[in-house]
Amino acid sequence: MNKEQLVSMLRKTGHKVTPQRLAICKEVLSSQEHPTAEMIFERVAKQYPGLSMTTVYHTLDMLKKLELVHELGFNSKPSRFDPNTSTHINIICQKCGKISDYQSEAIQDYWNRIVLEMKLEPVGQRLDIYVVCEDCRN
Amino acid sequence: MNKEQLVSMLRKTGHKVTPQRLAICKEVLSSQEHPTAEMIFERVAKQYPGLSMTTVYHTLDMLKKLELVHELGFNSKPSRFDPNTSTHINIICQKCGKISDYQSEAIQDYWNRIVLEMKLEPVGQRLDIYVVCEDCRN
DNA sequence: CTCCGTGCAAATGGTTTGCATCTTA
DNA sequence: TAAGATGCAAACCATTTGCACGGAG
Repeated sequence: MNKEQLVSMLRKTGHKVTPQRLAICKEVLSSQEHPTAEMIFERVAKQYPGLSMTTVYHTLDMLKKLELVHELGFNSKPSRFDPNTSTHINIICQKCGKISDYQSEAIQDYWNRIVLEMKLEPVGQRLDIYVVCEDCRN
Repeated sequence: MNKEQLVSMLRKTGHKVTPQRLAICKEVLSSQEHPTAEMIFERVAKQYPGLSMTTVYHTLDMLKKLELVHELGFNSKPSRFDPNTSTHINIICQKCGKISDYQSEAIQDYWNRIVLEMKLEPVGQRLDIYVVCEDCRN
């Protein structure tokens, strides 16, 4: 999603376009590594020194409601935010916390069959696989 | 797992057998509804009025290390504890929070193929499907 | 000019930790 | 009697909320 699309999406859904909001959205929506709220704050605060965590949380809530990001909650660890809202697997290292996405047609296919077998109407899903990543094994 | 198996498991792994510990383990290991720490506390406290949350948390940590329960963390909601540590899907109602397990050979089979395709050595997994349950639809 | 967004400060709430006492083995 | 478990109180910390000010439309 580019800047114009984002701005029109915000306007269409009745949200004002502020510099902080734009910067936070841009940061999250272009992220690959499933950042925490804190990480987003630190990066955006470089451009906007007055930024507060409150605004980061508010913006993330907005993006969640717009279904543009998913929040992954953990046990006593900060949440991670993921702009990839399609069905995919989160590969999560138990040691360092690194998260990467895994996606393939075969997985989509298998997962669709699982859901079909269950005769449910899912409103969402979360698929985690916990590993010890290569860096952490060495 | 019956009481004798539990006791011998505790002894074998160097843990003392106390009344509170036994009661908490029994409560969690026999649970079906993925209770919170608070729910476990309330139930066991009926038998052991002096019980503290500290002991509940300590015991749950022990059961996690023994791989007898899994903890499901959520966004700003208390964790839920699951004595079913085999590969299964958690069906989670977004409205009321009810969680039930879903398990079938077909799912096991599909999931094994997914993991095989990924060429990973998982140390665990978490499969959630979010729904609005029948009760909440009415 | 009005409404919403921002940011400060304070509150929240589940979970963890320090420490003294008690219990198991 | 030694090692570990319990429970109280306090700490922790990510997140949420109340409120006054400021900026967008």
